Amino acid sequence: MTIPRILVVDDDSDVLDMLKQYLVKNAFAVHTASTAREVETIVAHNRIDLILLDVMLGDDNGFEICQSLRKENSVPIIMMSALSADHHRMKGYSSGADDYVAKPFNPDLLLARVQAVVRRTQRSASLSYRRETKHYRFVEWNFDAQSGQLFAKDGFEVVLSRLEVSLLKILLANPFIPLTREEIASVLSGERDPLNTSEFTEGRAVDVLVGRLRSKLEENQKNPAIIKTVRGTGYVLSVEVSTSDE
Amino acid sequence: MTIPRILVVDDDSDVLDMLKQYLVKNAFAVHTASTAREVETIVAHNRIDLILLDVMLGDDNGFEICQSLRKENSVPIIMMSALSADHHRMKGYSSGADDYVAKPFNPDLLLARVQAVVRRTQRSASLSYRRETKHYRFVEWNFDAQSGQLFAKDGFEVVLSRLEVSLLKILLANPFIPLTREEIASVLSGERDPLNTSEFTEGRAVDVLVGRLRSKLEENQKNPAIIKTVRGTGYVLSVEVSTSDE
DNA sequence: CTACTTCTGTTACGTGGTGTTACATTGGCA
DNA sequence: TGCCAATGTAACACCACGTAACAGAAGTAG
Repeated sequence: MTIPRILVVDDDSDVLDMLKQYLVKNAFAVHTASTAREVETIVAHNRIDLILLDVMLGDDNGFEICQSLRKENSVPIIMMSALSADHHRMKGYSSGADDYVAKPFNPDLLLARVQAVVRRTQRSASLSYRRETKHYRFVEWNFDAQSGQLFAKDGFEVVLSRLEVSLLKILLANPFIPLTREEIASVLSGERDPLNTSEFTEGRAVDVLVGRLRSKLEENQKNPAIIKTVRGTGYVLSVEVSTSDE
Repeated sequence: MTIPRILVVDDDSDVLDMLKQYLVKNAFAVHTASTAREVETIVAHNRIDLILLDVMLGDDNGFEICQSLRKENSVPIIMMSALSADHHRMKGYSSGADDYVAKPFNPDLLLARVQAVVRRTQRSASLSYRRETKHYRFVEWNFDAQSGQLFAKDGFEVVLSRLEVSLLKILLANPFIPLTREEIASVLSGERDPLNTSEFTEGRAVDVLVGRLRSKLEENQKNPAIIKTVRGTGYVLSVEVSTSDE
């Protein structure tokens, strides 16, 4: 399950801190920035799900930032501004914002709007809240996530290693959603050692792991390519999955 | 790009008419409804891109309509209401609305929000991975967009690369409509990396890609020139296409 | 403790997809 | 016809990815 990543852009550090704390408390991952340049670098190097953008940014003009982001990027943007007149709102929308919130705002209302936008963009992902389900059924397989065993219908069976189980669970929890190597790596390294989420994202461990899992899945069946590669990004599970609690 | 279809739900016929005229004037296709039942039937039988939903619907409760639509459907919903207090807004968002507009509203502002939502959903729709495998039938080919395989009637078969698949899908989605290199490039670069829609419209990548796709299409068949060049503009697919889901 | 097995990260190499470049070809227009 | 811009395309280079092989780490039995 992926935590929504939000970039908050404001040059009032009080508002910035308040928003950050508030959002983090509500289970978002938050980056902050206060200049146009920072925004660009962060957006270029991170996967951001939503940008909260203050229009009044010192020298930089929020509308222009919004427009230039729109040219290159499809990240949803919610504009925040002290300017609440209709023509300001319209300028916000026309420069590419997905929503426009006037300051001062009710934080709970802002949260509701944030969630509406995130929900919209991740609607297909909204099914992926992690359940404590132990059994998955996909294609020809029956997967017991606890023992790490895979049973094929014809009685053939495969045993997966711990990391292979984790990987398969991540994929099964997010069918049809491309996962980056970083996402996979962070979850895996988190499972390995909850406190040390260090990088093992450098090397090609994920690739190798995916390869191993693939070969096990395809060992018996002539399974179609269940795990697909998304070039430049990562991997997707492209199978309908049904989970069953017992 | 297709014309956005909007369903306006209100039981005040004056507002309904006004909105309808106003939206149609701005290049939307508009359905109207004033009861929950009408909404259901229209949504069930039409492709609707956005619903404008008044909360106060005689007997029917707009919030409930919104929630039940949400269960079955992912159509974006903008709520309209005379209730402008924050807790009403939040109720709207939490029942699944994508936006909430208080009456009386500035029609131009509403239009801006409508466009923002449509823009957002079209964006994510074009980026989201489709669950259904689409099969296209055109000329002698049968095209499985998911596996990237093309099957000719005589059993001959070709495998397309990912970008070739994307290109073909774009063309198939817009038969007889000349597409500029920029249009093609923007879609392709979006599919490449949903978050990094950088320009790769500079060079002649599109030309080369079209060439490669052409050669694959013509490899077996003496297919007529399916992809035609529009000099000074771009390319057109000049074939009637039928799509079939399964 | 040691010996053995299994797991997992790294390295290195092969392969294929994709953008660029350079040159050939075509089409339009004077 | 001759010129020029637009397009077709072969060849090249690069980079992402698959994967075999190796080695260290972690576990297990004795």
